[in-house]
Amino acid sequence: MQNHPQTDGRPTMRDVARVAGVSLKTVSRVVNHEAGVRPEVAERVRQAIAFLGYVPDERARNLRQSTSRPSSIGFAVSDVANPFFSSVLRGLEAVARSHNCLVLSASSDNDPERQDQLIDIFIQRRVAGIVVVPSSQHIGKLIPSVLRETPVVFLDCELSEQNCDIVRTDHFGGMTALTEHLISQGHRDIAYLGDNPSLFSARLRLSGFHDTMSRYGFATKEDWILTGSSTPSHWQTRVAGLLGNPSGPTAIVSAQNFSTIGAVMALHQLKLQRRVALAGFDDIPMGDVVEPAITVYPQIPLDLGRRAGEILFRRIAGSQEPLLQDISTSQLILRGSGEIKPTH
Amino acid sequence: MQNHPQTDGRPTMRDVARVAGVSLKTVSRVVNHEAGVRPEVAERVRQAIAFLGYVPDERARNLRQSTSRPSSIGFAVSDVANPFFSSVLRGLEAVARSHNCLVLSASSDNDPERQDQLIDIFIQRRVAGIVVVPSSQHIGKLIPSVLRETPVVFLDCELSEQNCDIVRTDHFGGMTALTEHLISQGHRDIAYLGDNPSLFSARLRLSGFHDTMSRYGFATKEDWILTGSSTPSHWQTRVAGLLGNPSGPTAIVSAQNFSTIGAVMALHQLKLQRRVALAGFDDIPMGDVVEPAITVYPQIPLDLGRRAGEILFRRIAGSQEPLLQDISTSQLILRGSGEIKPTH
DNA sequence: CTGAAAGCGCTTACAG
DNA sequence: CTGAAAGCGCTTACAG
Repeated sequence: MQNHPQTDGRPTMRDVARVAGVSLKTVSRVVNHEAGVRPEVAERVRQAIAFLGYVPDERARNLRQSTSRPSSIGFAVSDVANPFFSSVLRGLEAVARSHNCLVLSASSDNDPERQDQLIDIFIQRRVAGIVVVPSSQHIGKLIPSVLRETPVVFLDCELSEQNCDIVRTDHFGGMTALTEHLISQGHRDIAYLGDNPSLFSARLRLSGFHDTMSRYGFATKEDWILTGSSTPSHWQTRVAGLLGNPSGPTAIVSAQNFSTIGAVMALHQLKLQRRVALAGFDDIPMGDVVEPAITVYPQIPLDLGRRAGEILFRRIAGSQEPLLQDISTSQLILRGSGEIKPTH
Repeated sequence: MQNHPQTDGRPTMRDVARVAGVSLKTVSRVVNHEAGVRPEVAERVRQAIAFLGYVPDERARNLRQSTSRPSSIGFAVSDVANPFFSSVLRGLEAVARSHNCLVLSASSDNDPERQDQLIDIFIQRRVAGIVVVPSSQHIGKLIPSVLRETPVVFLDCELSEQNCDIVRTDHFGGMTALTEHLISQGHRDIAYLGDNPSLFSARLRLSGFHDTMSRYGFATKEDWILTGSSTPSHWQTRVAGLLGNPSGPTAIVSAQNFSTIGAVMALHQLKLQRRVALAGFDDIPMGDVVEPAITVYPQIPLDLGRRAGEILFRRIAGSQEPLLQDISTSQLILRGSGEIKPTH
């Protein structure tokens, strides 16, 4: 094929110029809608483009005009298949799109080495910016000497001494709202189910609980603070044990997904689902379908992704605003399980 | 900063060459681990690289060696936040990673125009290949004159006259398995809930049902074939209506998610969850937690993504094997709801 | 309104 | 073992 000298068969701007009988620069003008091309000439160029099926090569374009507009951003996360993170990605995508950017998404499986590798790969590709949900506080390559001018936004991690913007859920405030809600329904004997406090988010949620209880002058029993189980059925067993005691709690506040599901299972198992109140941090699948439906403080991952994207693109555009710690809040969804009144 | 002449502050290979006192080509050799550099020289280059914090520019690299290895693939889908599709993405990512590729993911919201735009953008970036879940059979830009040598794999769509590889779930076989299972439990009065038959997958599932029933010589009543509702609660109403009749079906086969959830709700509402059998196509959230747990034929989106990635990279590598229609099958998960025996 | 030259940061193909 | 030249497909900065 004489018209397509390239190995991959695609015509170049040079081919278009030849067919249209103009210079490279004129083709470039037409492609970029620059003014100052005689209409007839422009038309001739457009015809040549259509005839050859020419599509400009963004890579080449970007190489020369690297200072100008961004084209890709990177998103490094433990697992995009996790619905929470895929919603974050969707929010990011939406913002990227409004800047004519695409998102390179990559999962690290919480492997710090893979995370470092991903950051390197992103830098090699000269992404305009990076959003990262760091694996267990691992900083690794996320340092100024590697990043240089490439902006990074951290998602849902602890504010460290790093100089970076952070977007996260309001763990403390959300748990405060949940606890206050149960208290407002008359409860004071409240059990707490949560993640292992090695996670900063788990610590923030737990302190939201402690703080609220003590602010109201209620005691928190150590036996009623359960942490660290990892499957719904394990949670079910522990919660059933807790509720088996007649002087058990009148309400349960659950700080995460799996413990909420386990609590639902335990309550149904003991037929206590209409006697013991339950309120959970983070919505659960079918949370509005079970009986009674579950009162929750939802996280809004789409919003987290959008916020992260917005600050990222402001940095890309050169914003020198002070480092941001952007906290996404939401509203309790009252569905029934959290509005059960205490029975003893 | 004299060492960093670029606007974005990153040193180039030229800078490294200058600092190390060697030629461009020698730096290139060290960076690419090519043989034939004296160890001391190589060491000097490495020091310069470390000193300057040099990171090679993949874009430039790719421009010259465009014929060689791929660097990105594109994934166009209606919504990456949909857990089904985010799992597909994860499977794709895994395959891409083994080829040192990254995935550009983009959502189209089922907007045919946006899908066309995405294909254009992918082509402009010269992705090595594209995986697309087409919006309602929209072909648009997915045509040879635009695609040229860029391979495309379609996900979960009808085999059209297009020359393309397709990977999809075994809709017909899955529904056949579900129906046969209910029949094997003694049912013959089986109701069917499904998507609108405008979707090819809905048609395939429905014909799996019809085909199986007639193969066993059982009638399918038109009144028991419900299609087209879009929310669980709408399904709940319709299923409750169906079951209100004493001569109703003894079993329900549900062809999709929302109808399965609606059926669960209706069965619980009427306290029939242990009397009427239920089996569903596609797993549902909490499907193993409700009572009784739901028997399903699961789809395995991670597997779909992996298969799509595998054929895509074979095409990228130049495979001329015949067009593939790759059908991902799975096994029934018997959890209880589908093993209820008929009561009349 | 149009174009020739130089350059983006690398690699390829060659020469020494 | 090492390097000078040309080129990837575009844009930038000028000149006419």
